[in-house]
Amino acid sequence: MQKLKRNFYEKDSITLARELLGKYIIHNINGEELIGKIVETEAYMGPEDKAAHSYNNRRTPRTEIMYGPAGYAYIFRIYGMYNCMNVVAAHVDEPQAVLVRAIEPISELNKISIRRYGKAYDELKRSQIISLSNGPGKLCLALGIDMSNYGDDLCGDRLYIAEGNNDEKFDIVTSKRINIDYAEEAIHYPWRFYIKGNKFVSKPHI
DNA sequence: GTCATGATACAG
DNA sequence: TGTATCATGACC
Repeated sequence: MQKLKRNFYEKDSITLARELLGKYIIHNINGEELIGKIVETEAYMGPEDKAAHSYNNRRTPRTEIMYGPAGYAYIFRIYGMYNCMNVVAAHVDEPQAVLVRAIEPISELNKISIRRYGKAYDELKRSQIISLSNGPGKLCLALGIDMSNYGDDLCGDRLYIAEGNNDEKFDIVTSKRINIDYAEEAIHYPWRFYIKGNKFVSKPHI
């Protein structure tokens, strides 16, 4: 599978968010190669975007990675319990990122199932299969992504993104972003994207 | 639908 | 020292 090169990430986060749909996230951990297809993303445009952690050029240890070059993993902890994975976009000193909101499990389904539920994939109910990775916190649990992945080079060999199946065609749905009620005028920006009809999308009706 | 959970950031 | 958050699971 063809790993995406640095220049793929060197664009604004809105464009990158659309182009990441259908791509594969691969995480090599403890000899397991866990793979998921990206089916839902959100763009965070940085200093001018009130929903972004880097709004007004806020620069802290948490946001620091977004100020570097594109193609690195920005992982943050949310509500004290869950991790979310973002892809750093744009260029140095342009702190933009794409939040990966949902994936479809592709490979090592049994390993993914055991990470989420502690039992085999073929023992799961239908509702549990969908819930494996239909949200930003869930997909990190499913693929074993945590704060130790903060700053991982997505052009590297541990946590990276590759071309998916380019024969698969899909329609892209656009909507408002999820759970950013604090973001004033930015609440309404149409910067969430997902693959139409994919059952792993977190909120398919918005 | 409601609610508890808790690391991080920030205001004061 | 208090308050809010790019979420989820367990409840009703």
